[in-house]
Parts: sequence; structure tokens; C-alpha cells
Amino acid sequence: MFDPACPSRLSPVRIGDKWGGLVLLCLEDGPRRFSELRVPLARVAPKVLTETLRALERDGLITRTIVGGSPPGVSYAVTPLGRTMFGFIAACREWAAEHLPAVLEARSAYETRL
Amino acid sequence: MFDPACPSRLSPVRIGDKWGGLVLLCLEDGPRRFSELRVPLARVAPKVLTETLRALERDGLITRTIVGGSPPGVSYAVTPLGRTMFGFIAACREWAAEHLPAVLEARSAYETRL
DNA sequence: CTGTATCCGACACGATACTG
DNA sequence: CAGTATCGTGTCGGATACAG
Repeated sequence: MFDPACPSRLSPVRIGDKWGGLVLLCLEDGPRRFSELRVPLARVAPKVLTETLRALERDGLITRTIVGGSPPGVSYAVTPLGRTMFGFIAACREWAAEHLPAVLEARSAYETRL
Repeated sequence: MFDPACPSRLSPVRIGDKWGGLVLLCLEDGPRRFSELRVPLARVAPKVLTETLRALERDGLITRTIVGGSPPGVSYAVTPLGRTMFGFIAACREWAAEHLPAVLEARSAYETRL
């Protein structure tokens, strides 16, 4: 547990980074193409989005498939393994909804106490 | 949700960083002093441990109380708010226990595919 | 004992421009 | 359309030494 090399330290896989979880959520309702992801994630530089997608693909959480046709493009989809993260992400959001106000309050109280 | 300023983006509060969650776990069974934390967290530089503890305190997840007596010292304890994170952390560990092997397999498969 | 001071390297994130 | 190339920035984590 306390060994930094312990794989369990990777628990929040792709959640620890800034956009991984959000990208997964964007794919929850079905496959999306690169440009479709850029709509909700407009603030993400293309380079960063690419890096995030590569990392998710590398970890087997999403697939990347080239699509012929017109217009040609690339489609990203969540794998079954990736879907197992959704429960986890939901837990994140529930915790936030329930307790984040208290955290923010503690934070501002801490500031004024300085 | 997609606004970077949205507070829900802070969901993995103090989990996103490297040691926050682990420090909380160290306090699960009761208060600990600074030096006691340094035993399991021997690899953490004192500066980093201090930063982590300050951040947790700032967010209202732990308390820091000065203890007179002998030896004098400081005691850290989880607050009720901090305890609400344990379910969340447990979910992390369960996910890892169940699915991490698949991630590692995908990762090595990805490497060899290059 | 409980930190703080200082310095450093690595890396994540980002803006912009360009390409097959 | 789907990226890559390049460059820049800031923050995080860490080692070491020192102080109240």
C-alpha cells in the first residue's frame, strides 16, 4: 500500500489527470469523433486532448478506430473496461454534490483566519 | 460540468495529489503525530508531508492540534467531513483490485504493439 | 519533535502554428 | 478532419540542510 511502486497507487487511473475523467464522460452515451469531443472540451488544446485520448487508449479504457466514408474520420468509444469507471466517477460526483460546500466553507474560513 | 471553474471539478479533492489520500488512510484508526506519520510515509520529504497536511487542514478534512506534555508535539485527526472521504477511497481500492490487472495488461499489450 | 528554507528537475498543461 | 510540432509556463514533488 505504501510502496510508491504498488499498482494500487494507480487507483484513480486517468482520473488524477485533468481531463481523463471528463473525456470518458463525453463518451458515455456512445462513440464520438475527435471534432465532436472538441465541442464540449473547447478549452482543451488539441495536443492535450490527443495526449489524454492516447493515455486512455493505452490503458484499454477507450478504443480508437479509423472510419472511412464521408467525411472520413476517427471514432473513439468506451470499452467495457472503461465502463467500469463510470460507477467510480459517479461516486466522485455524488461526494462533491454532498460535501463540496463544506469544503469550500472550510477553505474560506481558513483564509480569513490567517 | 465542463467549466474548469466549476467546483465539481474538485471532486477528487485531495485525492488527485500524490499523498493526500494516503495520509487520510493513515489517520483512519485514530489521531497520529507528525513523527508517527513519517513512519509509514518514510519516502515523503517532510516538506511535502507538511504541504499535504496543510492542504487537508485547509479543506476541513483533518484538524491540527498542539499537544503539550512530554514529549510535546502535534496531533492530526480526521474530521467528520474527512471521514466522508473513506467510502470514496474504498471505492478506489475496490476498483483497482478488480480492474487494475486488465489495465496493466492493456498497457503492456499497447507497448509491444508499437 | 516539528517543521521551514532553498534549490532543483520533471512533467503536465497550454497557445499557436502547421501538416497529411 | 485529425492531428503534430514547437515553445513556453507553472506547479508538484523531492533532496538536503537548517531552525524554533
